[in-house]
Amino acid sequence: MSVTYRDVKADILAKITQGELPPGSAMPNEVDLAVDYGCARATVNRAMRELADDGIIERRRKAGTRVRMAPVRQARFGIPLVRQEIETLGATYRYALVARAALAAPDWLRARLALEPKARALHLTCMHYADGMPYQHEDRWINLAVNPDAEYNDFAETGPNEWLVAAVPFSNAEISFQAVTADAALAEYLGCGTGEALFQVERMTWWEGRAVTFVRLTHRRGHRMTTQY
Amino acid sequence: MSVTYRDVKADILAKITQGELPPGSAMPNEVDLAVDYGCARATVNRAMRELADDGIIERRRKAGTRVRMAPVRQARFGIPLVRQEIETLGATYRYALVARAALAAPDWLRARLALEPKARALHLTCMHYADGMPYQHEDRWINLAVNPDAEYNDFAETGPNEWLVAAVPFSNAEISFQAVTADAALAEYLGCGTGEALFQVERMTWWEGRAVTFVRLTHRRGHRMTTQY
DNA sequence: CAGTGGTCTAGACCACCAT
DNA sequence: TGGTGGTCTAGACCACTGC
Repeated sequence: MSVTYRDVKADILAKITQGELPPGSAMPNEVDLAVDYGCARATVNRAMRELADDGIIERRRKAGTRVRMAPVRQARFGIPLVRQEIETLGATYRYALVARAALAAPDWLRARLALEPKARALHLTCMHYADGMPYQHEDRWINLAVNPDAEYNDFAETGPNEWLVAAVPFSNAEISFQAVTADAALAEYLGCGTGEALFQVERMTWWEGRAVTFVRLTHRRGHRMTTQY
Repeated sequence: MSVTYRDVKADILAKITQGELPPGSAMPNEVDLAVDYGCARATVNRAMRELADDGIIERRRKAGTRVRMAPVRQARFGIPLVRQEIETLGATYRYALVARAALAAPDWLRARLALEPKARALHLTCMHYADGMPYQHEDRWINLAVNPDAEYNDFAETGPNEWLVAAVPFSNAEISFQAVTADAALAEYLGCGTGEALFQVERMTWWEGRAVTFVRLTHRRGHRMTTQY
């Protein structure tokens, strides 16, 4: 069996975690490493490229490769559909449409999504339940200029997120997390007290430079978002 | 100029975003694509592999490659050091140690970090200020069995996070986000009202299977964590 | 079983950039 | 300007897995 890029990557990573290659230290060049490991340079290259992508090492032409002083700590989060999220918990998912209205986009939304004046938008309010208990409150705006079909969908059975995923092939997005205080309305929807701290996700989605949708997802009391890295 | 893997990746991605390759559709195999694009199979392979890593397409031996039905939505978050985070904002950073005590690890911590009975830990409480205003409250526990040197550091000038980054070469971690309600102590430290909603990050760090540290970072009122993807 | 992706190789050219 | 990483090529073998 020949030496794989996984072997090389694991070995180098071990040398780093065990302090044999301390932060800031320079590493041999690819040609030398290839000789050491008895493999092709391309194999070393792939191992090193992945370590660089992972933020463990830093590479620069001519300057060579060094172990990062402070590893770039980054984490990947999956952004699940609510339905999947709930069903993964082993709970039964239920969706409910609370309100639906097509109207002129309010000023704050126009500003936030860079919509043209007089843009029309579809405003939806929905609830997602896990085993009958409130799980997530969804407050969504859909840009009707980009998604005219949305106006002919009543969203009574299926949530707008699932519809959008199917309708918009691929898109860029900005996501942000914050803590908010439950106002009277949210407290009632989510079955908690007014003033409770709730975890909220906001997401803006774009398709070929044009705003598709803006959504504010407020989770039930005590919700946590977790990941490993 | 030859065809680069970036060219191939961009072209395929364009075909997907423009609906030419709709979700769920099968794509040609690598050999055919290489002929189409007039490049080597390895070039196509790298383009496709990156698209798969990005969650755009799905690849299986023998079954071939298809555009994902629902793109795997995932986001990468940078986990910055507080100092960097604040200085990036253009503000002046200040650190203050509030409390420091070496003691037997409390039961909940032993359970959470899987520490041995009678494990000792260093408990630190710190504050981080941006332009003199409270920015983040840090409540940290360091496992003295793994980091005995920590006991001889008074952490008066430098925060434990910066020390740990330098002392522990590399590590695995679990991170979680949630919203919490400010109790009297937090409210006072962060200069907000009792009962306010605050954004909190918890992180557990491991080195070679052993717990290194547990930290609870509570941000000032209104803090947002944002990323693009 | 046979088609597809996963990976390695040996060699080559080139862009970048520290010195 | 020379060393280093970035990438492409053409060919090869193999692991996986749907048929």
